[in-house]
Amino acid sequence: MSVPRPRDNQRYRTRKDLLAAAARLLRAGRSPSVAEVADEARISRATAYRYFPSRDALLAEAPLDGEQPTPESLFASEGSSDPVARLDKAEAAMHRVTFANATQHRLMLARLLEHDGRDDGVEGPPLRQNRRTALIEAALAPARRRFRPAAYGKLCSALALVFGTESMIVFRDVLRLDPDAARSVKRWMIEALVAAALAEPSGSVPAARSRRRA
Amino acid sequence: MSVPRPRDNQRYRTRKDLLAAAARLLRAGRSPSVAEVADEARISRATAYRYFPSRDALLAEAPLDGEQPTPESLFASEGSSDPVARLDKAEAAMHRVTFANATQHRLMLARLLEHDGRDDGVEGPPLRQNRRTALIEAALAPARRRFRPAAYGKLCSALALVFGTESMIVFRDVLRLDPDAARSVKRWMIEALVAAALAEPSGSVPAARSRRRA
DNA sequence: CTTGACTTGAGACGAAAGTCTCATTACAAG
DNA sequence: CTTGTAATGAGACTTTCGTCTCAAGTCAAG
Repeated sequence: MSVPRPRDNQRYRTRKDLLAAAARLLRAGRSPSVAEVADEARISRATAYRYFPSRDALLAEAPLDGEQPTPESLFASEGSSDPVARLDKAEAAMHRVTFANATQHRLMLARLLEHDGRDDGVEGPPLRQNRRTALIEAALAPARRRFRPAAYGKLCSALALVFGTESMIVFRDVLRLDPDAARSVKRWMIEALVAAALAEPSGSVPAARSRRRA
Repeated sequence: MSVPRPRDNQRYRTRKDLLAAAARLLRAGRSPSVAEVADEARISRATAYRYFPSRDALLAEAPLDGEQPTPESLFASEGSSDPVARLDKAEAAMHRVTFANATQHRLMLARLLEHDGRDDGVEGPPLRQNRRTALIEAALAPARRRFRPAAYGKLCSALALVFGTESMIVFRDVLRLDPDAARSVKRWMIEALVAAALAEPSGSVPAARSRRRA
């Protein structure tokens, strides 16, 4: 695959300029139309549509500010094995990227929601890459033996809700919290959930019934 | 407030017909334009815009299958004042509605996300009706005095994340949990968060440090 | 330089959102 | 029933999306 087609450089530069222009406008807080991005890139609107099938596809691929946190970059030089400290560090990194690119993340999520019903057989790029679970498991790895399996599973699921784009939506759009307040609530949730998971006496208690507190 | 304006019945019926038509089309799996909804309701497009400022506002208010839980319906005959039991009851109701109308909720959220950016200075109707906060506060009301103010605020924010459509997205689309597993994680989160809020000794303890357990 | 294939720009086009105006219809009070 | 007022219908208008065509520009090989 990846046969070198005739005029690759020309197409590469056009595509790059379009994405850079889109990123510039998104960074400025705008939600630009295709015409705006094309103008900003000094490229014809028709050409923009030759490279991206829709406005959403264009904006979704615009490069993000900051770097995407990866388990390696976060925990390479991390001495602590305290799950709360490690989770908090990971969440802080995701928080920064997510809130700095709020508009873009919102649009990406909207695009995914509109056709996730896997109705269309066309599967070019993997639509829903799940970065957060890897991050959470890496943060919990050193302390994993302190959790019962069932508690660990629930904790990971719960943290996946706290970490992603979706929590940004709730805190920002629904509750109208500012980023710092949102960050503070998430930190508090991490503490509470880890504490609960560590305190879990035995796995798989499905109903709220039949639990005995100390 | 609520002064009986001159021709209230007439306006009530048009509004009701518009929402019913929108619900009918949404239930049929369509993502209808304003013109389609207006035609389906046998009402002029201009009139539809007189009642709803945008297509999104119209579709967002279209009635869902099943009944939306309200504080009154949930807690009218509820004897318990245990916050966990009451929150769990409220969450169960929201869970049912949300998962039963998963497709419709996903589309509604997607449409809202597409231009929910607060770039437009217009701040008329919130466009984002926040039902969940009322539900949460009603569930916590009998036990409110047992929480410190700061803990109460964080708890409400955290629960807003657990309750809404967004958690359905994470559990269903990202983590691929089945509805029962999702429900179980949410119940576990409610217990953990309430316990943490009740244990909070004094407001605003930002770091994980300086906490003493009993 | 010439040539042919490929890319680009310009603009027309239809669909839909959203706003506006004006004539017509329907309600409700007298 | 008559009448003033409010609601409605019809349609023009602007903007954006997304598609399409055709002419002009550009690359690279011969």
